[in-house]
Amino acid sequence: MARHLITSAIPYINGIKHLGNLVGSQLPADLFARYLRSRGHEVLFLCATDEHGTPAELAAAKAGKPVAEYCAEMHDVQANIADGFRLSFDHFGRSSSPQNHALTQAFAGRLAEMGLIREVTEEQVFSVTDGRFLPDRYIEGTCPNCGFDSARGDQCDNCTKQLDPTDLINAHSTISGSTDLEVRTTKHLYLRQSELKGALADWIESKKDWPILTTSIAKKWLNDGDGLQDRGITRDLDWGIPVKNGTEDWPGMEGKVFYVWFDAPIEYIASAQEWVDEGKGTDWESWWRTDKGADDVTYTQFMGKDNVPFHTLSFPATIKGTQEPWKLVDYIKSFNYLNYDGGQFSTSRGRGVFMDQALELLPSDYWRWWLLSHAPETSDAEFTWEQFQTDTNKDLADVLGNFVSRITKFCRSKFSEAVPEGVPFGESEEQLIVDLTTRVAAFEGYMDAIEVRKAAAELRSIWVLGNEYLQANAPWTTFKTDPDTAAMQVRVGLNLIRIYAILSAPFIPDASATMLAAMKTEDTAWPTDMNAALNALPSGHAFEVPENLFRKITDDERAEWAERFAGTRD
RNA sequence: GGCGCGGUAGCUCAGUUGGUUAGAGCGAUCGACUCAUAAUCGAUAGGUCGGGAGUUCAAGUCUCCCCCACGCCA
Repeated sequence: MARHLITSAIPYINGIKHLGNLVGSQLPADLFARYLRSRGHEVLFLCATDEHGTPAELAAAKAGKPVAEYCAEMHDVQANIADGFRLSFDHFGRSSSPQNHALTQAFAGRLAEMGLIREVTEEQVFSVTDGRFLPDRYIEGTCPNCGFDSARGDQCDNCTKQLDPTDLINAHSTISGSTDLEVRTTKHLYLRQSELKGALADWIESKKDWPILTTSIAKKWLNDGDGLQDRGITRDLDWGIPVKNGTEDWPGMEGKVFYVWFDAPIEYIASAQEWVDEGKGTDWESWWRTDKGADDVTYTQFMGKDNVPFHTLSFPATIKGTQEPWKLVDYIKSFNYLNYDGGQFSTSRGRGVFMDQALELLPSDYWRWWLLSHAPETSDAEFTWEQFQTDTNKDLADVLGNFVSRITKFCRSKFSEAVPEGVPFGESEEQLIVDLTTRVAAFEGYMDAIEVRKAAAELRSIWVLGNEYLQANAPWTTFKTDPDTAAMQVRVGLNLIRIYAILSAPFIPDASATMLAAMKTEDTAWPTDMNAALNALPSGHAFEVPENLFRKITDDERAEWAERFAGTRD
């Protein structure tokens, strides 16, 4: 038994995520966590909402609510949806938690102590009307170069010329529209990441088994141009973690907060503290401090490719810079994007399916199965309704669901709602055991390596073995001349249902639970000995015929959904 | 413009360090079966592996050039 720490990239508090976000981090992380638990390992699976920053403030203002209240509500919304998708977090925390406040301030203090923080005085645009400093992207005006009237503070989208906010003609805040802007001097803290470049490069270089996607992005940021740059870790905002040097005030930093990308990954650690403080666990340090038991922990992070630089460089720089025994990530599993029907998912255009909408259409298992079996591991992947319909109908309803249906109903009709006895196993069963053993070993290999698509394909092949067995041995024919042999064959089929429930649980937990309930068993031991596993439900063991596990998606539904989620095109 | 991931059967995708007739699932066609959710099982057809040049006894797999899509950066 090993100890596994698993984190999923933490979703931003603002709004509900779409299926591409889901399959890029939380869902595969959940798959891995569930699998490792099934194998008997000790798992701590953490996630949280990322709550700070300007977008949260603006979203709250738009909703007419104080930002703290808005975040609390949206956290509950996201937690409920996560629950709806059966994401089995041990704790779903909040980056705004008191624990993260204290920890983030402690990290900053320690980094300052190590000489890795420097103060930088810079000029920024301040909107008097809005009462806040404006990030470049919240400033628009007319481009002095081409006359485009919606040039942003950092760049003109029309002529692509790089701009300084002060270059803009008639510059105004995109928040209020106000033109009452001033340039003010402000002071910020920078993390001297450049000092850590060598250590980070060595560390990345040592990760030979990481996905190419992960290391190539990291190396690009390390080496491009002038190399890894120092990074501002503070902002002039109200909503965030107040800048402090540990527990002490930080002279000159009054009224400022840490930058969201500084405190967000620290929430991975703080989330474990929340987990303990809420009574769900004990001893978070045994997961996060290598001097307090975490040296035997394997830590795996899941994220979309856009998050890779922060997890391969920024956060490790924070950790390494302290020279304290914090647990560093061992493996980063990153994902490409899921496209929606030939284009991108788009929140603003209402294009694509969002997590809450998905659950209104179909139970989570349908989405989990399709998304995981098409996870964008090697390149961007494509969601189409046609594919979703044919795949889920075939895999879930026909191959798995119908298998359960045919064997349970046949047994009820020819024998009873109990496992029949029959003769001992023969050649066909010995061969089935060999085939199952081989395929399950392959499945385990893919799951251990987090090869999500291949694991899904292997699992499907294992389901098919059951149908092949029934087809080849035809108990419905055998029954006419040799009911005892037919009884044994049915016994095999019923035991396969239990085995399938266990193997499939990480992908389709609800269907798995239904299968186990139908077989009236709580024995979920992983099938390491296939002969024993095929005898786990003994003759005489009662079961019941379940409702159909999966229904089919009709052509009408597919057409309706495709229309409904197409969004407004340009 | 620079960089990155890709471009393999109608569709979605696999193809380890270059090595026998390029694979899977779906879809299509044919057949078997009739226990089951008009389900299942089997067989067959389908590819000049984006284009071109090169290295090699041998290239989807390495090198160079070009084209296309997506993404990141400037």
